[in-house]
Amino acid sequence: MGKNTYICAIKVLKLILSKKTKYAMVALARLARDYGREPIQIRDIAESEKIPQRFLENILLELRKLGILGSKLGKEGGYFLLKKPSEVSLLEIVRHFEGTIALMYCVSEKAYQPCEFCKDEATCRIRKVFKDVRDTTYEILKRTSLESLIQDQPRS
Amino acid sequence: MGKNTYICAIKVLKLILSKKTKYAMVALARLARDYGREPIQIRDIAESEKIPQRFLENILLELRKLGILGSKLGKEGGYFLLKKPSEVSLLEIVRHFEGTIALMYCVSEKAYQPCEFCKDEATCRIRKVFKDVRDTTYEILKRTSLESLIQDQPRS
DNA sequence: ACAATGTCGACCAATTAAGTGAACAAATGT
DNA sequence: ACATTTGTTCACTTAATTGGTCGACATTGT
Repeated sequence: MGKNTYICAIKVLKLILSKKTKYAMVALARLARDYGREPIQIRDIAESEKIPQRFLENILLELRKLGILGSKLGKEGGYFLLKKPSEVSLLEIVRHFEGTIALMYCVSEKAYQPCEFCKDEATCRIRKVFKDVRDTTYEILKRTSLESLIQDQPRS
Repeated sequence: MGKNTYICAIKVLKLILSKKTKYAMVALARLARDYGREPIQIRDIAESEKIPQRFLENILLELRKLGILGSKLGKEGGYFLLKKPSEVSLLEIVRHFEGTIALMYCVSEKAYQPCEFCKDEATCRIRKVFKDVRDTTYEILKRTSLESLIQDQPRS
């Protein structure tokens, strides 16, 4: 068997969002659905959304440090949304967990680095294409809030 | 020093295109500029576009197997575009080297996999957002050909 | 024959993704 | 005071990918 032999294996693709980002979005949608109520425990979210609990702990912790979630220790403790669901956009979630939404550093706002190829970024055609892609992605994610994720969704 | 100590290190971000994809686009733009002429040698491209030569060999080989490039062995050999620059879109390049342009498997055409979370993909709100992102990315990359990359560009 | 060129397969180092585990800290009910 | 529940932190693991490099081989023109 060669080293590149795959048996029913799934190739992980680079552009695909990490599971961390997806878990974060799913967990936040759940917390948005219960916005204004009692804190929800990690175990609850892990079970109902099918997210590995220990992994989810890390993710919720990051979201708390980001200022999106609050937590309460002890019995009846748990996590809850600090901001209103309409005030949390997918843009900030994806950007935090992926670092940037751009496909090239030279069109990133958050992780900009000068291009290694082109002499002049202002006229570079490749850059212009991926700037367009970034800008439309930005607009779509910016206008999508947690609230718009939970409209007309069943309670669970 | 802890294991996670970074000194002036650059974090590699997942959504960023791989260097392979970028090198492929740059090399193809170069070959498009010289479309209809003699084959161009790997070394030439590597030097003028500043791409590691051994790495570029792999990339050009892949593009040949894809049917975009042709090659000629022996003295005066090299690579050349098989298709017209206007007939090669960035979409097929990115898709080949990244596997897909989608950010989630459930909205990918080339690498579709059912969603692990939602009960109904047709109504899933998260999916809808990333389907929008994919579709606009698709349109932009589809309409961008090698020809549009080299218009008004200096010869070297 | 020989030199220039592409072809192919194997190999490598560094990094990341996706978790797991264990010990600790804080709040609460009794 | 104490046990229990819950969150917090840091270190660790395993498998895979990225970004190359290397050496031998095949083909072509002169």
